[in-house]
Amino acid sequence: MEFVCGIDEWWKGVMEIVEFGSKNEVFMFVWQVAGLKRNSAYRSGFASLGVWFDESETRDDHASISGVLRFDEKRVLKGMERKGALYNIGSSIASKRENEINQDILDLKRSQFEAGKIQAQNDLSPPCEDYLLDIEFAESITNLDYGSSRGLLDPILESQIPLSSCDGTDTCGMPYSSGLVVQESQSQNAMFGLTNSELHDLSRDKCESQMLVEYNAVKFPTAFNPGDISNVDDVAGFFAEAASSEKLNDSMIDHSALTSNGISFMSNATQNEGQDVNCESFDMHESSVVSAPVTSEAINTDTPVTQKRLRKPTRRYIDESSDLNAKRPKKRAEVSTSAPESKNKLLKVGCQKKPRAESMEMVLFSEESSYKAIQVPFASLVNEECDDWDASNAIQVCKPHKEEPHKEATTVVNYKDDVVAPKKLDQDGVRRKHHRLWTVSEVRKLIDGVAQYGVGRWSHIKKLYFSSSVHRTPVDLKDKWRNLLKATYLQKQSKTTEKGKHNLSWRPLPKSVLHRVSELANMHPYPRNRRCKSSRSPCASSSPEHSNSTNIP
DNA sequence: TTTAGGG
DNA sequence: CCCTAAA
Repeated sequence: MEFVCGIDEWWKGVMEIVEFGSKNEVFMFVWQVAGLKRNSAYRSGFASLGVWFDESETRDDHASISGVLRFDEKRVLKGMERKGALYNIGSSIASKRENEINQDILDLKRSQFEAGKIQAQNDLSPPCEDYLLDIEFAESITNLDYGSSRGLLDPILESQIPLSSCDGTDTCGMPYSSGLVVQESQSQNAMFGLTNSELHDLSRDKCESQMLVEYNAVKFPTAFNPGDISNVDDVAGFFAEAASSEKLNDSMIDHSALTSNGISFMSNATQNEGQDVNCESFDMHESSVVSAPVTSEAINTDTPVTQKRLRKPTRRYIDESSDLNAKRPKKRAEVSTSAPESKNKLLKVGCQKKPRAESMEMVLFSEESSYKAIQVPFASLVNEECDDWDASNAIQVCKPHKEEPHKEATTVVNYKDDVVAPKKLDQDGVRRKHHRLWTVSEVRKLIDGVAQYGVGRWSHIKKLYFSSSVHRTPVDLKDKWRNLLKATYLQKQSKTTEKGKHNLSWRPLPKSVLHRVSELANMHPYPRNRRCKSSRSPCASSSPEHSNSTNIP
């Protein structure tokens, strides 16, 4: 989270985050930031599903807030205009003329969004604070099968999309044909030969279904401040407010559907049957962009983009991200814990339900991992019902909700294999839980939990500190704690004994961590000697005599 | 259901 | 991580 906090220009943040992980996360994130930041207007920037709704602060007041609404109306056209320099931010992308204004037109054909919905979950995620605490959103995203989402959001780091037929005329291939067009032009929009404002008019007058938002060197006022989150805990209200305040019809927004913590987007392209439809091809990163090829062919053929998109996540990534699929510790066997296999045709990702607290997970691998350029399928959040869903054309992310085990049966997750680790099958053919290494941050959380609740209250710790980590069960916490104690013990031993040094087979943990464990071990003797369960950290004082390493197995 | 512990 | 007894 700190990640974003320190960023003044939100797109800059995007860049960096993208580089950090996946564009998808970024977008979602930006969206959040925007939403949270601005609780009364979309002014600063609004991005979702790769469609940006931005308004220049300089143009501000009247601007296209309507765009947002129209988006919900499933009509989107977006134009962006910004300083070229911005393209350079945070990446290896080279030259972008600093003072030139680039226009990016995002054109989403209406038809492609006909099925698009902006929906909110009724049962959503945790308060925003949770996002901050457990930034594991990516986990939820990776749950997607993004075979269908190719071109939906091209990871920013991906290489440039062929400009193909974009010759500055309206033959660019797709104004309204499919997907999105991000196009660069100087003072004019090459695609239409119109100025941006003209485009705007055009979009309004003639292409009512579309929206164009002008974008101009918007700066996100200040660093993202978590404190702002509290100001906007109701996204629905946020939307509604904007809608009404702008005197726009609320026709497109299903206010009732909007809930406090999330919005689901579903894009369902109807034109390219059975194809990966690029609802959006969004490339902010490449220096000059571009008209994103909109035809599915364009995307599918030999563009590095495609290849990348199809590539499976790395093993490690899978490890970290498979939570989403993981449900109940014991039942989750069927739903693979592996990352989505890029099965092209399998576009539907089941709607998995998860407890609220786990629904909006963000993972910013900030500590133990560096997942540069790892792509995450863009998540279009979709409601749990997954109804009216054209699996062949859309990607779908179901924002999980309440856990309903039986739903799992209907989950269409069809991950071909567990790339990650062939899981052993026991006699019953039940797969073992995938082994997940504990990250340092997880360990820290565990330690914090123990510090707060004391040893033995694993469920509480789980709820408080691992609410977003589906794969960590209270039992896991317990086991881990046990192992930590062991580790500290062994560490001490290795300090004193030479022999111990040879036993350093465990993963290195920061000394600080081990030290804390050690302290807590003293404060909270391992359950064996534990007494009072009900009070907080009861044993610290009640049975200090146990406080020594002897508790360690 | 949750914990503690053994494997 | 799994399994299970015990609470």
